[in-house]
Amino acid sequence: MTVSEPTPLPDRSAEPTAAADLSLHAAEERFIEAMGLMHEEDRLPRIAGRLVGLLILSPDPVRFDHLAERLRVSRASISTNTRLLENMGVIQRVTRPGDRRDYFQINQEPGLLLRIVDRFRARQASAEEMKQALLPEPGAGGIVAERLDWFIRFYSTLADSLNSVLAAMASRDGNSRPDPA
Amino acid sequence: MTVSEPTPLPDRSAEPTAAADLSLHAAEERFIEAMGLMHEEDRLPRIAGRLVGLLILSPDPVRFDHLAERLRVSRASISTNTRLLENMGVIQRVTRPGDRRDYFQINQEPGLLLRIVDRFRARQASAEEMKQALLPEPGAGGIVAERLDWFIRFYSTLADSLNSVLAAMASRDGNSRPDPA
DNA sequence: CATCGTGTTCAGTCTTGACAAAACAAACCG
DNA sequence: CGGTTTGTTTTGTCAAGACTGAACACGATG
Repeated sequence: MTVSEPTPLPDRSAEPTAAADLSLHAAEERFIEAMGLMHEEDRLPRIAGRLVGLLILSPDPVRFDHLAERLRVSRASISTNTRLLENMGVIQRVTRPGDRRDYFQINQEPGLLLRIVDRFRARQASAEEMKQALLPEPGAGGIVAERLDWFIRFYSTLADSLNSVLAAMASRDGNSRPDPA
Repeated sequence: MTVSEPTPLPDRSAEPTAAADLSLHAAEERFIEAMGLMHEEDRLPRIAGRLVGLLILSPDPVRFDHLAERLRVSRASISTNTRLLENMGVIQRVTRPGDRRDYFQINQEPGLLLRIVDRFRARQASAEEMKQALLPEPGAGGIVAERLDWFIRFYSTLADSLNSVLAAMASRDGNSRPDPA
């Protein structure tokens, strides 16, 4: 219960100046909304994206009902979307002994990014299947085959490099998450 | 006018066996539908994706009305979506002297891919803005700053490598498009 | 000029999915 | 037991946008 109750903000106490705090608040708002938009592009509900944004900016786990207040959406939406993100491994639900309420924090997200890799791999695979079906053709090696090759090469290279970026970053900050995946 | 008129298929004449042709046809169908789904993920109309798929598989430019027949959608949809793709630089409208009709062919697509790069850059930028706003804070260097750094680094690295892939592939097959972009 | 061929635009339908309010479930508390 | 707190599920509403048929524009052609 020591956590901020009345303030709608994640209450970083001991703020330097009121002005700085205000602009910070505005920036947070923008960031959160931007995250909402981004995730909408990735076919996730906007609220889920805002949730991610808010949790990125929150050093400590945030209470369920604070999420609803802060984002000004219904508890129903929070419930739905937190569970969605939880299942995707993007956020984590944490509880505290002697506290019935649920808190949420962000996972050092591999979840969202692995999704992207999967999409790329799927595209590569789809083109590869087509290429295979094309093979028995006599005039293979035609422009169609070339295009498919291009497509395949592009997406496989892309997925590979994405993977290696992920790996590099994981090894760099090492071990923050045990990550049961 | 030498191009296939009556057949709904892109009529690669001199097919090896009827069986092979059939499975090829099925594979094409699957590929086209898959492209439809993929592009839907990227917030483009499904028909636009199918269009891309069909044009990838078509060695020669395809007539406007053949597109409608083959995909079994209205001519209105073809009109809308071809123009959309044309504006994005994904396909190209070609005409022939003495022929009133419009034909379409795929561009060795940088268009679609540049879109992805842009999205990544936007995400990076958004996190950078947030990081800036965070700077005047006393307790900067906290976990929030770390997360933002991670985010920034990830997307910038990703966009960079994507760009270099694009460049590599462009130089490899060299010069297929003058590309006024 | 009437008509046809070709592509575009407009107006309406239909689907999809996000979101919220309310009913619900379950754990706790008196 | 009632009543409260906390989160979930269900049900309905609403908006966005894809797609279509029909009207339209406009050049070609007899």
